[in-house]
Amino acid sequence: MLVVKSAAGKPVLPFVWSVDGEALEQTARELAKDITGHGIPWLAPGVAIASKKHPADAALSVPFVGVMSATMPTPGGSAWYPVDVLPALAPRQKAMAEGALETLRLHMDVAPVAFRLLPPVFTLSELQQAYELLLGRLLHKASFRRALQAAYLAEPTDEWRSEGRGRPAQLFKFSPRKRRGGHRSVRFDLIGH
Amino acid sequence: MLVVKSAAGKPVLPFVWSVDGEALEQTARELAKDITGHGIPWLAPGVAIASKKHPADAALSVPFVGVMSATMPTPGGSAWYPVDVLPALAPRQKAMAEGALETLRLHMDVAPVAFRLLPPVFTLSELQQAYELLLGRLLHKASFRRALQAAYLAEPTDEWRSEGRGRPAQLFKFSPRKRRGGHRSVRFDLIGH
DNA sequence: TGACATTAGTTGCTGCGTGTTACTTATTCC
DNA sequence: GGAATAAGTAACACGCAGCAACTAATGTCA
Repeated sequence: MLVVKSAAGKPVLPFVWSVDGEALEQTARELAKDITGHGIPWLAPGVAIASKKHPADAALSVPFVGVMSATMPTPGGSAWYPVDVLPALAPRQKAMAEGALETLRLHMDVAPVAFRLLPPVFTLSELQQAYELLLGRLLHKASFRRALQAAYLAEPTDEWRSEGRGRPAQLFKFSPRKRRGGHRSVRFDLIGH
Repeated sequence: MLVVKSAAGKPVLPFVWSVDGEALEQTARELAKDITGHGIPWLAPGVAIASKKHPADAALSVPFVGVMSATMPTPGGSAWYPVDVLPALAPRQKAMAEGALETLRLHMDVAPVAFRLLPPVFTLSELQQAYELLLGRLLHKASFRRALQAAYLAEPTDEWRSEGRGRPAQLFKFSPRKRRGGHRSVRFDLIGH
């Protein structure tokens, strides 16, 4: 999760004050681009919150959840955190951070979000770990690969990468080729450990 | 969908103007109770919207989706509409009404929402129709009943109801008895026609 | 150098559950 | 009494998740 520093040096989630009548999603996209320097490949609206204390007494906060590759450089003052080890946030921001993950997991099987977390070329183990991170639970290796292959979502390349110890892994790339007759989606919600 | 009449006589979704800092969900519950006279058995937050024209130029609208039995009497000026035959609403309200159904369908397999649409005692055909309404697609009869039985969600009673022509249907009641070891949820998203 | 640990990747089997088809049962309408 | 209608059930095949066991390729360490 991308966390920036406030003027007082406290860790806060990226935000902007609302501009009356402006489209919310467009505002969120611009905020992301301003901070990271890149467009967001995937974005989903969160659940508005008015309870819990806000540092500047804002009446209402409208969160958005975006996903992008954390391999991109982080501008000054900001840093990527693992979602299970977040820094101390204000109460309302903490609630939004937790809600964001919930929102993300609700939308999981709708879009191939996990690919957005990875560089253009990746190993299947990395892809599986991305899914496990987003889903919040472990997946079965064989089932994961079978389902993935059946959905024609990833395409093998000729390259192999040696990751230190163990057998080198084949590199794959995202290839969402549409199959006529409606390509079968991957039911990751069915695959368990 | 419950639609009320504005002061000008136009059909509008039930709403209240925000009270600064008040908990949003609690506000929604109170609104529902004020209008229908009953508490809402099920409620979910929707996606806030600031775009589209609002009749009184409100900057932001925060929708909630509730579910209750439409067999209850409707107070003066309000009426239940089928979700596929809605009256003419203001642009933003129309967007919210469509978004509400989407939100509802996203949460479908999380909670047994369909039971909340029905009276305490119902036939399996009625329950299946409720699910089909909420999911927006047809379900297979045999598969539906098998999955339902496997989840131990409904319990048969001794009563039977004759609905005009055809064989009388056995009446069931909602019985969410927790089975130790995690009762299997119904995968309605897998059941098709 | 050779045994071991580690990670990637595959394969065959089993069982569960959906989809299909066809059937039985019970009621109303004509 | 027969046709129409709707509820409810049973048998079967197929797809696919879960499991376990396997092969393959690399690094580590004695």
